[in-house]
Amino acid sequence: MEKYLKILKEKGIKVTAQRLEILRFLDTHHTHPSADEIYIELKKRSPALSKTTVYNTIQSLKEHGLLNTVNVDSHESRFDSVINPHHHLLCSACGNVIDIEIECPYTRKMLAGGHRIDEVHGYFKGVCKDCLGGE
Amino acid sequence: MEKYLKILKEKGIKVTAQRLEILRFLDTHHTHPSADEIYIELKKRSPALSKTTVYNTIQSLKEHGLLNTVNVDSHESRFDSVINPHHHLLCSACGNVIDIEIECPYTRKMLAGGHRIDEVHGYFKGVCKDCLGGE
DNA sequence: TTGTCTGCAAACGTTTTGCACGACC
DNA sequence: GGTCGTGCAAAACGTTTGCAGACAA
Repeated sequence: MEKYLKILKEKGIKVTAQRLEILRFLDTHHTHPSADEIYIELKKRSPALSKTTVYNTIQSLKEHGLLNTVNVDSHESRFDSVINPHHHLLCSACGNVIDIEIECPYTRKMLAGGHRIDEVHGYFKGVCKDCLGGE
Repeated sequence: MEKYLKILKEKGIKVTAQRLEILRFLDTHHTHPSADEIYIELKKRSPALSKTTVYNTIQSLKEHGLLNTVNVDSHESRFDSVINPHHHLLCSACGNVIDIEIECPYTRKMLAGGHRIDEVHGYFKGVCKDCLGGE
């Protein structure tokens, strides 16, 4: 937990028990959870937790670059504490979102097109390796 | 309008005035409008139009391959009648979504990773050419 | 005529907001 | 003591659903 305390302090985010818990959950669960999933899970340990706090904390972490929103699902947002650029696969069989670590060669081309690119997002829809294997 | 009537008939979609209007709007406005934007715009000409019909029509067109959903915005869906694979740039200055016509070399690499890819979506966040030019 | 589409109203799920209480500096 | 975070409740927003009447084929 010392690790997350340090992260918050370095970013100048006021430390609270809820923020530590949410940050820890995101760092140890790279399953791209929704706000509700975070809430449900942490509520088990901290029954007083409110969904408002989950949303507030998500926004705070996002503003400080500790969190990204993953737009693979049009009906709820999912969150990802892995902030290095990578892509995602939404599996139509199990519904999970899997990280895809591949190079993205687009940035340079885009600059040539006259636009300025700040973020590159990619996502795929298909069936993940595990589901294809019949597990 | 003859053109859109033909498209609907070819797809076996029952022809109604509302569907013709929505299809025409999407075909002549490649601005990736939200359901609400479509509704607001067409309501000017057809005051009886309901939002339900906009959603119903969007779903019908999507099922028949005449429409894609663009997930660049986590809070509302946007729609695109250009169905050939391409990417999008969400401009943080003007808020517009611009089509980006570039090759996508990912599918083959992904298959090598063991997953099956059905759809490839990509989008960028940045500032479009027009906004960079100071217009 | 028959089945489907439309449009209204209500429901739904996610996210945001208003506000009082409480924690921490 | 003052600022900021929390948590409850209610609202807001996009989207979906139920249903009765209207329309296309």
